[in-house]
Amino acid sequence: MFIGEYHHNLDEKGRLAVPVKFRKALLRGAVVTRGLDHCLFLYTREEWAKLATRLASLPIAKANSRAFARLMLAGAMDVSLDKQGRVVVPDYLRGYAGIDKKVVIAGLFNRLEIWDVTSWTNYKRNTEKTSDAIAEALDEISV
Amino acid sequence: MFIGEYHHNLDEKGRLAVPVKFRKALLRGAVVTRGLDHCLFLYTREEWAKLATRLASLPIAKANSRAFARLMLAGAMDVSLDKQGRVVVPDYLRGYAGIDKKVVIAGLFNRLEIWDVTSWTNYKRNTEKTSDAIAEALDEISV
DNA sequence: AACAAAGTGGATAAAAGTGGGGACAAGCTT
DNA sequence: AAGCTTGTCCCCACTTTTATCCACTTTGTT
Repeated sequence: MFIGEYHHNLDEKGRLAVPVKFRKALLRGAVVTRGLDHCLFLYTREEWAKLATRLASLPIAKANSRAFARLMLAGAMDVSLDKQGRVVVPDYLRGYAGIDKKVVIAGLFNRLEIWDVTSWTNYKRNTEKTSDAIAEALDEISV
Repeated sequence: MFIGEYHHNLDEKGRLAVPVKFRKALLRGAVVTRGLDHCLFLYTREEWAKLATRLASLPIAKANSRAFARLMLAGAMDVSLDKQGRVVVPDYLRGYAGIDKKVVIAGLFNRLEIWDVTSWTNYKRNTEKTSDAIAEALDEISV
């Protein structure tokens, strides 16, 4: 289970050190892809396989389905850890997420999220202000 | 499974280098054809056979079905990899997709898509704006 | 202070993509 | 039928990108 928030840096080659706690789970391979809210999602290979199958079964005739499949499937890239526990984040994904150097890696149960640190800060500022309202709207989540 | 986004160039002979990761799956032959949203679809021979059968069974009485079948069936062309792992994209398909030199090759599970880089950029700009709305609409996917 | 652990940076070797030359075959033209 | 043109395929050479390895810095801990 992935939880927590980590601040790391990409080097000039686009390499990103994965927090040690998460490495073991990703040894067998991982997939990065475009996520929602302009961050990146990183899944274990197993989790990704499940998701990809569902994406692939969307009706090809619907424009919205094609767009979403292109966002996530065509956005996805196999990555693996090097001996230092890093992954290479492809160019086009760095562009999508507005990532330059400073990033935040956040654990979200079955996936990691990779954010540009500025986007992350802004997003948090906006949601913390409205968190009570958000909670009200999510009344189906009975905690 | 085809995934990822690759930026490649056609040379003057219309040859396009297929990303290495995809070559093995295409060794036994491939089919390129007209796709939706003015890109090209590229299938393995096996996938194409399945698709062609489904296309052929569309109700001939419906104008939409006829148009769709003509788009994909009549547009299709057998291709194979040369020793450098390239395919030749036929002239009429380059015209259809507005392809000149710079193209994007996108993996979409059971097919590759070949886009002119400008069309791809425009398409993404349009869909990313609405991606959140799309995702909400597709909540049955439960990512 | 020494040590270990985690993260960061750079050099080198291998692989992938690109471009062009030339051989061969098929099809026209004269 | 000979010669020309066209297109296809293969080969070789070059450039750029990627992967791998090694070494350093920082942080926190004993």
